[in-house]
Amino acid sequence: MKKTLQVEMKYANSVLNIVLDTLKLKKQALVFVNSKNSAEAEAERIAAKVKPEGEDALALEALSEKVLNALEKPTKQCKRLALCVKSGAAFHHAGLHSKQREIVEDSFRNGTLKVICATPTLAYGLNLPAFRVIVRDLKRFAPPRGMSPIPVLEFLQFCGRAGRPDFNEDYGEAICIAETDTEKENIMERYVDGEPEDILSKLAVEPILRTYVLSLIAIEYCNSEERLMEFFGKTFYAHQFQNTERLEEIIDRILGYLEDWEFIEWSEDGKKVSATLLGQRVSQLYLDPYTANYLITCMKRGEVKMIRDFSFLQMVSYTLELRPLLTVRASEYERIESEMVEKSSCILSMEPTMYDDDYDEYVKSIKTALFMLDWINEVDEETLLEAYNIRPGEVRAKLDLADWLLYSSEELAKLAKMQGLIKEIAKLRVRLKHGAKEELLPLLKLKNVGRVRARKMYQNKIKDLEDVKKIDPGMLAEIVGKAIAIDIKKQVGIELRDSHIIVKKGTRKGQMSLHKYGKGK
DNA sequence: GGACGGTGAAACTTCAGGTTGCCTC
DNA sequence: GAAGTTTCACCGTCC
Repeated sequence: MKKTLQVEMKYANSVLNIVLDTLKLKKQALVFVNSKNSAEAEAERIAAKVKPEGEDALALEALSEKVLNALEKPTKQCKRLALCVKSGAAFHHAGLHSKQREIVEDSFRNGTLKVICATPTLAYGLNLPAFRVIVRDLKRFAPPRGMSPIPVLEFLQFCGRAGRPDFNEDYGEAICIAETDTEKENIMERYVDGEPEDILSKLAVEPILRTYVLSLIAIEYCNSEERLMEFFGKTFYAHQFQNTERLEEIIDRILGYLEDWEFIEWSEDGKKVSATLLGQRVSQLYLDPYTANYLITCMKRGEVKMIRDFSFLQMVSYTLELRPLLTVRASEYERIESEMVEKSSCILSMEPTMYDDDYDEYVKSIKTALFMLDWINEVDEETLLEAYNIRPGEVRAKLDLADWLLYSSEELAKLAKMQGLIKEIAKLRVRLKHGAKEELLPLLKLKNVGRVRARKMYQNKIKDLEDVKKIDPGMLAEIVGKAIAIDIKKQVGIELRDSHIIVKKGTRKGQMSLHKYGKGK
């Protein structure tokens, strides 16, 4: 249903006017934009024009405080979000730390926050409806063509957030922004009255096909090329494109690769195919066989090269799985390149020539690995954001991917009997998970101890589990807090009760000192 | 005369997002 | 290609 809506045009910014109108109606709004920066900037523009009062203001003040201190140390992004939240607006995108994302979502659901400016993250897999949905951007940067219109399906996904049936509201509004009459007509034609795109099969994309071909062989569902073709002939891809010739060609080529990489082997008569032990593991790990082979090749080089933490970090950074990589600015290109030269003796991947298409990606992989190296040397999120322009949420996403690839590398190293590397990778994974230096590894084995508490303990001369056993419970409580102290002691086999540690008011104002009262069994 | 702050134009950057594994000293 | 951010020159104000 199309409807005419009158909104007071107080400012030149249409989004702002519509949002203010929504607030006047005591309703909530979602604003969809095409980039993280835009989401932040739009939320700031709105926040600047809204002044909450009374109870609302108090609740938002508290919320702002919570958002600000969600991380170890507030980043520039945290401060920006906290400032917006004070006015009842927020931004939401994949660069937000998961804790903050959750806070924003929950606060919008319970009505504390009135406006969220978001990238498409919010439209998918998240039930967060609002009275009004404002779709500000209908174009998005998509290389190599530049700005291009978003799919109709995505537009519908946005609009689907309008109206809150769960709250017994049977009405909602979705609004697009057009600057001219022509633009308005185009939007009506393409998005409002238009048909959504057909759904296309992605099966013919090689990395996906490679993975499926190997897995069908590994689980012994297919043991010949005929069986494979029979299987793929029944897929949506074959149904959609009618002829399977192209598919047959690709499968043939893939079987060739898989054999070269020693993931499959043929029977003597060349009719039956089966997965090797290595191939089975690759399939279980859900690895793209291409990546698996790349990792193995790199690690073999590791037997003759110098091994550093950087070696493995760069190895996983240069996989397809980790893309898109951190971008290298013109002003920092030289610096990254010189780091690359300096570290070349410990880099396991093959450096492309400067004229290779992939050279830029390679330089980016160096920067990405440098960021991870900083992380495991306890650089905080604020500094990472400044130095690498990577947001806390993106940090987590990259680290999770790197961990998965390192785990896979470790498993492949086991099968390939590369003993020397296994331990190094395992250590690196723990450091990557916590963002901690090697000296903290013994303490990180404890539950509820991450980089922050481990570092605090280390500074207080508690360096391993023996020290944890020996340390006076009161002292430990002073470092990590009472509850955690009891928990940690329990983990090293010492049972303490709450009454064993008493809190005594210190002499200095605002300071508490804890004293041991008695020792556990 | 110098420190400081506000302003605006030009130069420079950057551009959505998600799934996969597991027991381990 | 467009929006957002950073940089820098310029100007006025205050001490």
